[in-house]
Amino acid sequence: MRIATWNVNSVRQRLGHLLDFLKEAQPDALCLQEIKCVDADFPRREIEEAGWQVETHGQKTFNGVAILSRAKLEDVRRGLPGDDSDEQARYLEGVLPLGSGVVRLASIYLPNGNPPNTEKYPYKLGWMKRLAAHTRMLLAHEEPLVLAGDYNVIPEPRDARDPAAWVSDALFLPQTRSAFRDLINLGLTEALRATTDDAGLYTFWDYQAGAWQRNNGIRIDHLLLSPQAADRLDGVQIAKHVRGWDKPSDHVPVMVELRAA
DNA sequence: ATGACAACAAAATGTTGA
Repeated sequence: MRIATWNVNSVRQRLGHLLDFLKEAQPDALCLQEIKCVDADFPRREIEEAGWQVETHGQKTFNGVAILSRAKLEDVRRGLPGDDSDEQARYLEGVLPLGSGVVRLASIYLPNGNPPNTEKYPYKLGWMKRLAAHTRMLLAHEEPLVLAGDYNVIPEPRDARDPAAWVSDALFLPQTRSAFRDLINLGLTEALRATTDDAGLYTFWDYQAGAWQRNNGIRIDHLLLSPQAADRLDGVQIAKHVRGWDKPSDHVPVMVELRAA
């Protein structure tokens, strides 16, 4: 089973790329972030005609997540629990068949948190705490679980071309990295780091200053696996070439392959 | 400290992102 995640930076702007990527990669499920539209404006028909089912958790203008899947997504949860006053659409979860069992899958758009001296940063850290609390509950099911998305976290210096440029940034501050480790330490496996120690593997290149041309990237899109999912891990791919397409998203898709057995 | 791009809402610039 192939599960992918991609921050598309507006699904309506990226519909052509999205259909091209689905056709090329043939994922069983694709988690989307930053769809930047309400549910009613999601280009559902075009995607369904291509053979994928659609669940959305949208929001006007900003944020918004979705899950596209070959099989119907069951037991759908919209929104991250733990704060009823949080109106930002950043979390969507559901269950898909995997072999004779199931996999639980979440599409995550973790807050950016910049600038750190504003209320945006405590919101990010609070959101990470809520994600950890919810994850602890999900892990108790002892089933395959994949938390996929744009975490807005650079885990380590090797995950940035120029780590010094990020030391005061909400994506790389010690507290951010510590909260990310706290999440991993619940018992999750970061898929890419389970397969390679290589530096220079990025998932985001800024639109500005020729970041793509200079390969000035960062790795902030991650798939975190429960033990039962990690046991099935068969490979991880970053679809780097997608950043070279015409009018691309600033993020590229990341995919994991899970054995069904 | 700032923001060269890009997207959005809107009608000119301002906000947000990473």
